[in-house]
Amino acid sequence: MAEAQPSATGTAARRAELRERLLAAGRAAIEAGGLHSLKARDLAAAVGCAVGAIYTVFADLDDMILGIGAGTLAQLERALEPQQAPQQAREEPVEELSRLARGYLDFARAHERLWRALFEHRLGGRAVPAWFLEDQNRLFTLIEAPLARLLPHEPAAARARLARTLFSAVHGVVSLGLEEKLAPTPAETLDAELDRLVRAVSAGLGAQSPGSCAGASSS
Amino acid sequence: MAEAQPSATGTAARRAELRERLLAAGRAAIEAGGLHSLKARDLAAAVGCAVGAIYTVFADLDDMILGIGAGTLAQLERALEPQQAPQQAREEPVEELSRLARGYLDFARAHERLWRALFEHRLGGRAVPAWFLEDQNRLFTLIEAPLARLLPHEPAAARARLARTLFSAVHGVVSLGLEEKLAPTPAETLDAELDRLVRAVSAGLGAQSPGSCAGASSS
DNA sequence: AAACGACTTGAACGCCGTTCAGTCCGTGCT
DNA sequence: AGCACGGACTGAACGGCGTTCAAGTCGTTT
Repeated sequence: MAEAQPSATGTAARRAELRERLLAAGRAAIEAGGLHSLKARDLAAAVGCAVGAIYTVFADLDDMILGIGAGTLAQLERALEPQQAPQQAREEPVEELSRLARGYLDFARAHERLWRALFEHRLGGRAVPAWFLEDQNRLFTLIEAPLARLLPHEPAAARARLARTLFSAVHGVVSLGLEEKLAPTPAETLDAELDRLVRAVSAGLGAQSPGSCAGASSS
Repeated sequence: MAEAQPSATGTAARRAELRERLLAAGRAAIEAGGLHSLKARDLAAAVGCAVGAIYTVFADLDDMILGIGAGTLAQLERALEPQQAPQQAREEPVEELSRLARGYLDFARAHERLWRALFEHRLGGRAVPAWFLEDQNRLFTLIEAPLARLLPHEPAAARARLARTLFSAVHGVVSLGLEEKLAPTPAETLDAELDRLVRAVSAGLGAQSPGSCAGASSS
């Protein structure tokens, strides 16, 4: 049982390091040319190993793409989380929702190909790993917090559904807005449209719930 | 000049018929197994021609996918258009927007793989054909009509942008709602969430524009 | 020193989209 | 009628892909 050795040159450690280097090379490949330019031979050449070595740390390339996606999700979460120091944001839930949407748009712009790979990737029949779903749910939780303040009388389950719906709507606007297949939207226009949508939904949701009449006037 | 002959067995007519049969076979392949199961050899076998014949009517498979997409867009347009007989829908723009969103969801459900192929397909650097963009714009026009009644004081250009944004939002909810990568939403829940979103946005937009206070109360 | 087993390798396999030299056949001229 | 021509069609072949696995390598144990 030599595995107790925490030495840096253990067999398991070498595999872990190879895994990380492959993930980095894969991220670089996707950033450079999109998901479809992820090639096993290129990866092997980039990290200086044999093609077969890839399959000692990943079941196949799909598995590797999932691993890259996990990293992207973590990065996205970090980009959306931190802004909790100034407590003024806590006052207006709408402002926080708007900030989250804007953060999502900025992230997608900054890492478009990596971000797109999260959704382009179709897994062929296999079930999604549980940890991947959990990573997604953490994102929805970020939305649920301001939503809870916006709709305090809403049941928690309904709010969870609503958080997903809201995310999906924002994702749609960002996804098609950055798409080149539709005539592409100018940057500031997209910013404004996304913000308008978020504020409209927020106002509309507030009006739906109790008798309140969308009290938060703009500016 | 034998081309003036409208005979059914002209050379050009044969090519046109081959094109149609290939498109039909391609649609069938996508419906059976998704975009990635569109194989040149399978197509050739299905229509009983040589693989090379495919490239006499399409530049490559991407070109063919674009052709299939055109058919899907036309089908989608037909599915969303017709409901103009009863004039009661003309009264409430919100109801028409809701109907359009629901129609989009139903279409996506009924032809999920064909519909997904519209967006999954990345064209490698080539520009989108103009007719494809026009087909898309016709869809947005369907949204602009009720929007014009909902926001009569909005400039036309802003309404056009808004129509795109609205479509994108609905598309996002449908796309991620039907996705299996997120824990899939039950059918009725998705129906309800989409409807809730559309009504919330409509109410919120109405509240943004003039001083009106989302007058259309539900039920 | 010898034998073993775990790890790594890269040539080979099957499948893919795409091409193009060769073949075939409808057509128009003599 | 015979003939030569040119475009339409064929399918074997090409380069490239993800994935596999017999063979080789090397550290460890006996």
